[in-house]
Amino acid sequence: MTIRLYDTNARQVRDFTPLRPGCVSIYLCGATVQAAPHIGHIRSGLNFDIMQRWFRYRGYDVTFVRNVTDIDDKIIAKSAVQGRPWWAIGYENERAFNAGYDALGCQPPTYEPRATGHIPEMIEMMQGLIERGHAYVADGNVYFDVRSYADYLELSNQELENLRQPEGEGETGKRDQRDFAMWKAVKPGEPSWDTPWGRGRPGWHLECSAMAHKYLGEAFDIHGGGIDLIFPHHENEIAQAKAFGDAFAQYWVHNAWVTMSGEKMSKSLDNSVLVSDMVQRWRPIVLRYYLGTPHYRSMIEYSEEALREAEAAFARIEGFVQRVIEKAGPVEPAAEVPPAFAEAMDDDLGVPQALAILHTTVRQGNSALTADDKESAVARLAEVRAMLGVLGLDPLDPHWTGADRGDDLHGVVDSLVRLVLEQRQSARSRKDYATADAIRDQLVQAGLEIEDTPTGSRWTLHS
RNA sequence: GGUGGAGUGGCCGAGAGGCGAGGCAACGGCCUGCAAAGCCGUCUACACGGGUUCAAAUCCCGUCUCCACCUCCA
Repeated sequence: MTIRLYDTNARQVRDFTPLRPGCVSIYLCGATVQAAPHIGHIRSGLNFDIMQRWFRYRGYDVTFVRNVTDIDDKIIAKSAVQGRPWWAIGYENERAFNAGYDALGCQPPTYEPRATGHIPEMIEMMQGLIERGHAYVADGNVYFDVRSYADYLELSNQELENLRQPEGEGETGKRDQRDFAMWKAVKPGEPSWDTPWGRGRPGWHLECSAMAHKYLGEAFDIHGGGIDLIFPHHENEIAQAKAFGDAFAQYWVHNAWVTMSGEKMSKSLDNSVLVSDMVQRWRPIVLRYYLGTPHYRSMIEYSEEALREAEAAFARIEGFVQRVIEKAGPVEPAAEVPPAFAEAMDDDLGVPQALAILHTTVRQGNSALTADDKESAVARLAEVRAMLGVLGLDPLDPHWTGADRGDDLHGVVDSLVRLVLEQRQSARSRKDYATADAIRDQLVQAGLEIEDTPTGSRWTLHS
């Protein structure tokens, strides 16, 4: 009954104990809106969407904050190249991210704060850190003094001495090259804000410490993000927040990425598959199945073949849902998922094992249909819908019915196809199978799948 | 060099000392006018070499290969 999560900091699975009973607070590092999202970005949102849904199912009151970092080096660089304001570029990409999350059925976070909306909070944090001797000002930059914080690099289990000595561009006056910039002094033509130390703009990392503090308090339950954020981003967030006096995150959860020919999909490697392209080529619910069902800590090697499999596997589930409803009418989701499914989800969000339970239930339901055991089929469907709901994959959920087939055209096509199917049926009854098959072939060519059943023919869209 | 992860059947993908995950594909059967869908069945694997154990994909030692992070990253 206890949810267990792999905590990167502990390097093992731990029982989840919330700070406040019945509540869970989650901070997820969302997008740095420098480019349109690829499927790896959305995978992260998707993994935490499933986490959020599972906590809700388990009765938790979820507070889920996912930030938007709307200022960084690359956004500024793009702004210069394109001759458009930094905020126009950021907002354009932010909308693309939200469209992507929404297309894949991610429930919106409780709040989505933007970095540039929290300059006063950042200044306050820097002031506190300077007073406590953990930060210093040099040439208008504000640096965090990594040697002043003894637990630095605990999350990534590294030694300061093993770190390479980076050379940040324009980051002058550092006491130690590994000190990182919380605030960067203004450069000509760049956006800047007033601070007690002169004009400048936020460095990466500070926004998350400041915003987590503002919205979730000094201590919160779970901090999440991609595995590549462990160092430096999360390590630096921890240093800032804890040196400031916050207890900060109790659990660190990191999702793996999507790879392309074995390599990480990344904006800088230019091997990205954009979400906007993918939703044109695959049904969003199939994409969700594909990206959301492997374990969140496993890499997903992108492949069209695997996507086709996901499509086939999901079609199997959908087919079952449809057949039961045709036979028995609407079926509401069960109040509870099967215990084995719940156990799998409790164990570090074991979606793959949970999915095995779901498929087994589908098979049992199909067997019941074959045996004409309506009652059992309905019971299995209720369970299946409950399980799909937790995964955000219930095809009968309004999110999907609205987006996928709820438009007016479906009714029109349905009447037209029914007309044609009637003709085919009459051909079949006079045993004119050549005509019947010709009609079916034409419908298949038009992109429809035709199935004959004892109670009549059914059509579905074939992708 | 430091830190972390991975290698599972034709393919995808879980599991982590004994009780064959699941899906896709293929093949055989049932059903069907033929299909499709569905059901039943078949194929039963853990990179390599040692070791521990009654028992190892799982633990230990070694080796190989791949990936990631080490101040752009989800």
